[in-house]
Amino acid sequence: MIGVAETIQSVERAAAILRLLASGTRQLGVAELARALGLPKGTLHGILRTLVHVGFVEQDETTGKYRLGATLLHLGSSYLDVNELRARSLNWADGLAVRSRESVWIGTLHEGQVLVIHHVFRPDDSMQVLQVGAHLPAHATALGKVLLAGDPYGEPLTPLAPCTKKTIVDRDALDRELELVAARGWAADMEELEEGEVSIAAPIKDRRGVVVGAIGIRGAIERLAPHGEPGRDYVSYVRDAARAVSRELAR
Amino acid sequence: MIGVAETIQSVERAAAILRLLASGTRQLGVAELARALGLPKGTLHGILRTLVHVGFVEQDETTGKYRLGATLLHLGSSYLDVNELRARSLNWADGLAVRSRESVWIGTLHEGQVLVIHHVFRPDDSMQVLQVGAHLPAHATALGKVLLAGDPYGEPLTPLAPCTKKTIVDRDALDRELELVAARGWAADMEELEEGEVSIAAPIKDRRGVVVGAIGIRGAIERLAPHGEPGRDYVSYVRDAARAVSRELAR
DNA sequence: ATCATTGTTCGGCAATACCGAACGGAGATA
DNA sequence: TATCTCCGTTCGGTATTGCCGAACAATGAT
Repeated sequence: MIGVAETIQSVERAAAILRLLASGTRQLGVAELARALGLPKGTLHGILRTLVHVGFVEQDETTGKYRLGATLLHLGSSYLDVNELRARSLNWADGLAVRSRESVWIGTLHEGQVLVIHHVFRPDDSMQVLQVGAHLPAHATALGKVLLAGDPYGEPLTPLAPCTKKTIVDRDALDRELELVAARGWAADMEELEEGEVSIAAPIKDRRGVVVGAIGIRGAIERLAPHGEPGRDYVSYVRDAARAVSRELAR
Repeated sequence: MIGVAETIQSVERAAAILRLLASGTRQLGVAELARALGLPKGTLHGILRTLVHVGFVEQDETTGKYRLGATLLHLGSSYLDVNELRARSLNWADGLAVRSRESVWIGTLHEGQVLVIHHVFRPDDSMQVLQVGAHLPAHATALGKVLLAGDPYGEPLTPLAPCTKKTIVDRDALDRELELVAARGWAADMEELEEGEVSIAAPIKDRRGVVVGAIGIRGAIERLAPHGEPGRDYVSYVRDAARAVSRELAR
């Protein structure tokens, strides 16, 4: 290996296995993993045995194939407990949900995508699927635009995938959008992720003014943007909540 | 090392670090971890560097201490996608929530505790905290009793912690309770976890009849058990849902 | 019945990652 | 302000560690 920094081989390989297992819904066998990573079967088996032993991976008793283990779910939810941003924003998120009567989302930038770290359901209807831990495309959501606009490093975005007809797929157009977002302090996505759905978001900043997260709402276009653009009251609800959380973080 | 089975040292150590970081809300430093695990600082640093590199751990920029990383949240939620039990039970859980008008929980036994893998909020009020990924004490919940009663291996339960005055803390009393649960096919917890809260649960079995999970509801005692014992209709709602999911799993 | 898979085992070799001491900086104490 | 302690980090020698490739048994498809 050249350059970078000395890291432990087996741990890195173990992480690669976990990522691979997480990427698809399917269970994977030793041979499949070996081919994907270009490593001998025996080597992989050793790492897998260890991962099973610590509970990060489970093995299907009948087929012998491997899948992710329950311990990871535990670790993942522990991450949420540790996450300061989430802890400080829980109350404000509920308030925003009540005021706006829409579902509320809080996210962070992670590997170029939006990682959802909190999700308050819409007050009325249930029947909503839990989205915490999910990855959303950054360029097609208000949360993502806010995060990208506040990201000091350039965006190493993979090609902008079109989610709907209105998704911004041109990089220059996205750059202009991001400048607008940075200038006015909030972002919207107008049916760019899902037909008929609109989202509005504003940045959460730490004491140094760095954008560390975003909070926003999401709902039907008829309610959130009846006249073709986001309703003024919704925007101020969101911005107020974002400022409140930012203040909370500064303490 | 004697006996057991050959596992990879560094991966096992990495897992131990993650468990330690997950156990408390606090961030831990290299020295603290080194003391806790009885390993040289240098060794731990190498593993930590690798864990940071793969995103399993993050380092506080100011203090230099370590905390869990966002990638774990992603892996944890991927586990939910892979989990067949969860996938098959989603729809039935919603139905149960609507019929009972209470919050619905689905869990599995993991390291002697109940791991919550799904949680449907109560239809009316929101303001409920997300509980997926949380660990619940097995002896003080209906879900846990069902799982323990169906567990072929004995329960290596740590001392039965009292959560409320009504929590079963005597092991013999628990054993009798578990036999009752196994015999009649459902379990209840009467304010044993939380004052004023009652839960009812039934087992989910795979095609071989092995208990692989449990589904149940939880709510105020005035609604679920107005006469001092669980209402008959609630019990049948829960048992019906459990049977439905079990059938779904058998396909 | 044959063949091509699968997951698993094992032993030898050498590359690997562990270790312990030393370094520089931050905080607390006096 | 000077001292001292504790922090996270670096580094290089050493032998322990874990990687590898071939052989194995069991499974499923042809």
